[in-house]
Formats: sequence, C-alpha cells, structure tokens
Amino acid sequence: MPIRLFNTMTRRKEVFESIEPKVVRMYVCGPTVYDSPHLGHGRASVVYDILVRWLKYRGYRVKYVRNITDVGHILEDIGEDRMIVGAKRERLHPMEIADKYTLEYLEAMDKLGNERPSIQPRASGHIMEIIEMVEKLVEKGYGYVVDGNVYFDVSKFEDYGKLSGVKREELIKHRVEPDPRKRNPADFALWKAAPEGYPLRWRSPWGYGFPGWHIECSVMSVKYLGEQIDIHGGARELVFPHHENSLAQTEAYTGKKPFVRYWVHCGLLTINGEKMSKSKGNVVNLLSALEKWGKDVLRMFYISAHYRSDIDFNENAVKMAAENVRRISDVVERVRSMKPVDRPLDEVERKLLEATRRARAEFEERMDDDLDTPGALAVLFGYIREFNRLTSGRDALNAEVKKEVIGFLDMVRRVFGILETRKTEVSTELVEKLISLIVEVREILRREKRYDLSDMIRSRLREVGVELQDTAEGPRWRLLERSGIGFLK
RNA sequence: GCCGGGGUGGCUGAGCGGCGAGGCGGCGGGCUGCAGACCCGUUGAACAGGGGUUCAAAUCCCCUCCCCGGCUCCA
Repeated sequence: MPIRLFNTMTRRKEVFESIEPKVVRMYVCGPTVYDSPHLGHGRASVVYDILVRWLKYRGYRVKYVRNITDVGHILEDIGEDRMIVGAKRERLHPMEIADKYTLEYLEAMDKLGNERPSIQPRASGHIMEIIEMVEKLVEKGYGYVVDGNVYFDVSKFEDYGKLSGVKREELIKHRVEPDPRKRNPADFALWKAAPEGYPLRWRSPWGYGFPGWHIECSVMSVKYLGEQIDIHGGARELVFPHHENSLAQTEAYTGKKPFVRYWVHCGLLTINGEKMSKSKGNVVNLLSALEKWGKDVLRMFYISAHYRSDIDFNENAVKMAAENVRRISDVVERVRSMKPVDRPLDEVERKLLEATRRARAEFEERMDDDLDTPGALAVLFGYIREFNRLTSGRDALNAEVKKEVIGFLDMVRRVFGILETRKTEVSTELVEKLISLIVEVREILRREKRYDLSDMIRSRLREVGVELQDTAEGPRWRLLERSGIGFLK
C-alpha cells in the first residue's frame, strides 16, 4: 500500500513517490526565535514528527531538516525586525534573544517527545550562502538592487502564484503601503539594507543589511537537501507569502522544477475557539502546557484531529485526550501483565490473533491515507474493545499471540510517540518494592475482609500519587503523573 | 474585494457515491466486598439551507447563509 499525501500544489491527495527510492528529503519551517514556543509550534512539530515516524516505519530513510530562523522577518508596519523588537523588549542583544528562545524551543521539542531532525540549521550561520544566492538571482535577472535593498522581481517568474493560487494582478491591492522603490508591489525583499547602528546586520555587496524573509529556507533547503526535495512542510498560514516566495526564488535560482514534490501544510490551532495572539493574551506557552498536561496528553490532543484540520485547544479537548491516553495505557499494561504460555492456541486466542493482524493492517491503511490519525485511532480503540472483551478474566496468553499484540501496540506507541517507557523521578527500584510490599499486605487484609483498612490504604496511596486497581487478575498499581496517566505496574 | 479551507448526533471527530467510524458524555445492565477499570445493551429521525445529477448523495454539480485562514508579522 503506497502512502498518499495531500499536496497543496495540486490540492489533491497524491501517491507519494520519493525522488530517490527509499529516501525522503524533507524540509519543515521551524520557528522564528524571538519569543517562547507555544501550542501552535507544538502542533506543527508533532504533525511532521509523526510524518517522519510513519515514513520510517514504512521503510524510508528520512533526511529531515527543520530550520531555526534567527535573523530577518521585517515587521512592515513598524519597519523593524522581529528579533530587534524582542531584543528591545527584553533589553538584550538580538542574538541573546535568539539564543534564549532557540534553547527554549529545543527543550520543548525534546520534552514533547519529538525525534530530533537530522539537521536544525540556523539562518545566522548561512549569511554567506544567502548572499551568494541573492547575487546569483540578481545575475540571472530575477533580482534588482535599489539603495542597498535587493528585491525579487515577481514579473520575471512566470509561475508566480502557482502554489497559493494568488494572482499577480490581485497583489496590486495591499494592506500595507509597499516600498515605493519596488518595481511591482508584489516584489519581495531578498536582502534589506540596515542603517548605521542597527544591531543585527552583515556586510554584503550591497552594503550592510540583513536577509529578507524566505531566503533562508531556500538556502538551507538547497544546501542540506539538494535543489529538489520530496516534502516541504509548515503551517497553512505559510503558504502565502512564505512558501510561494521560497518556491519562486529557489526555482529561479536552480532553474529546476519542481523545487518541492509535495507541499504538506498543517492546520492552525485556536484557543477556546479564538485565534491565538498576543493582543488577546491567550497564547499558551508550550513548556507550561507540557508541565501541566504531560507530553502524552498533548500529543494525543494533536493527533486526535487530522493534521490538515484546524484544532481547538480547550479544557474538554484535553480531558478527552487524557482519557484516550489512559485507555491505551491500560491495555498496554493489561497485556504486559499476562503470563506468556507455550501451548496451542485456543479459540479465543485464534480470534485475538486475527483481530490483532486485522487491526494492524487497518491502522496502516489509515495512516497511509494522508496520515489519517483520527481514523487510525478509531481502529485502535475498536481493537482495544475487542481485546478487552476477548481476554476478560484471563491472566495468561499464548506466547506468540502475546508477542503479536505487544508488537502492534509497540508500533502504535512508536509511531505516535506516546507512552514511551521511562522512569519517573520517583519511580526507583526501592519505591517499587515498597509499594509492592504494601499491596501484598493489603491483599492479606482483603482476604480477611478487613475492608476498612484495605480501603484506607488504597485511598491514601492515591493521595501520594499511586493508583491501585483491584482487577479479576489481581491488584495493579501505577504512579500517577501530572496528567493522571502512567503505567500500571 | 480576491484566494483557500470548512459547516456531520449533547461535545469531539472520521467518512468524500451504496450496510449510522471511533472517543467523551447520558441511560440501563453485567462483573466487583466497595471503588476504579472493563464488558454488553441503549438512546440518539446526525450530516448548515435550498435546488439539481443518479437506481442510490453527508459524499458529485449549482445557488444561498454562516465560520476560519491568507492577501507581505505568525507554527
């Protein structure tokens, strides 16, 4: 079964074929590091992380580049660079701002459980190459120089607008008064002149200045992945102008088409139905959210909607995500705790084996179909119900069947990046032994019907963060994390 | 105004031509010392509105209404 992806360029799902067999070159637009990462960054990062995980599961080697933009980005209305604005706000040098928020971003990425990209290049380290690309564009007649600024001449690139559907003639209308030195209002900056005393500028053939937005992605994409790549990702809001412009300048530069075979854009995130914005004061810091909910719940929240849909973050959505994580966690524990036995399969085990294989195939089918994570989850939950029904009351399972079930669940955990085994800071060997001892003693009490004491133990354990369940197969416990989700022991 | 994406049961969220995905919740039952978890059943006349195509439409076409994003700040 081939993987299919929705390509923004054609607005259709297309069968995915990489340029080089079994190798995927993928570039994703990372953050501009002028402020703390928020839930939207988290969403985008998880979407492409899961895409990478899925491609790997399907046997591809993935070269995954995600940039850090630590220069550029002019705010047209106030005529300043976002990095500079951040620097003024915090009374720091722009590069201190970039450094601080780069580290915060990377920390959040790790805590979210994202696999690290192959390369995370920073724009500031590629000024030379940026200048070279701009020079070449001027040489080829796509760029023109005015007063130390270099603009891309949109009229020279006949394909302009092919990605976003924006019509060149429409771009004459504009919200912000364009620089009158541009030949055409739609022309965009490749290089911007910076005045004396501007804290973030580099020497160039056109004088001191800094790169235009868009150009760093073209440069780093070409440098690390080549002139033509398989996948370029980013949030939908980047389609225009960012990706339209990246595409134009890259294809103009290389003379090769297409620059990108599959443009894959994800939807946006709202908070309680509202767009997240500083002016509304509803920006949710990603590290705080991780602290509060834990990575599994956040990832579950992200994947419970299709990546191209917009997604709303609210209390109810998080509650449901936590419930879903718990449900998966429970079944993982349930099967782990079952004794593997070496004997022929009985009727139930045959059914379970078949159900497991079917679920795996259906899960794969959904994921292959444009990364339909909600559909894949539906398959998983249907399977969990069946598993619970079939195995109710059992504490042993044919070893091969158990292996098959665990294999499937491991695949789900690996692809979604959830419920990865890890020691919590309190879960030492000693703690585990002590809890087991308490549980054992409580079992004796229960046998003697001393329920007052056994119930007290259970509720007191819960107070200190240990959840205890009496099941048909015996007592089980788990450490509760902040999200209320953990592994049963 | 232009470009794009949407409107599905109490909430969430797939489906994109043909038996009412799944999750959360509600109700009834089973299991259990109790709790939790789990299971079974169930409720829901679900597809923004109106036309049309078709043997058959949530799914395709047309019109209308509403929401969201982009139109040189944004993951």
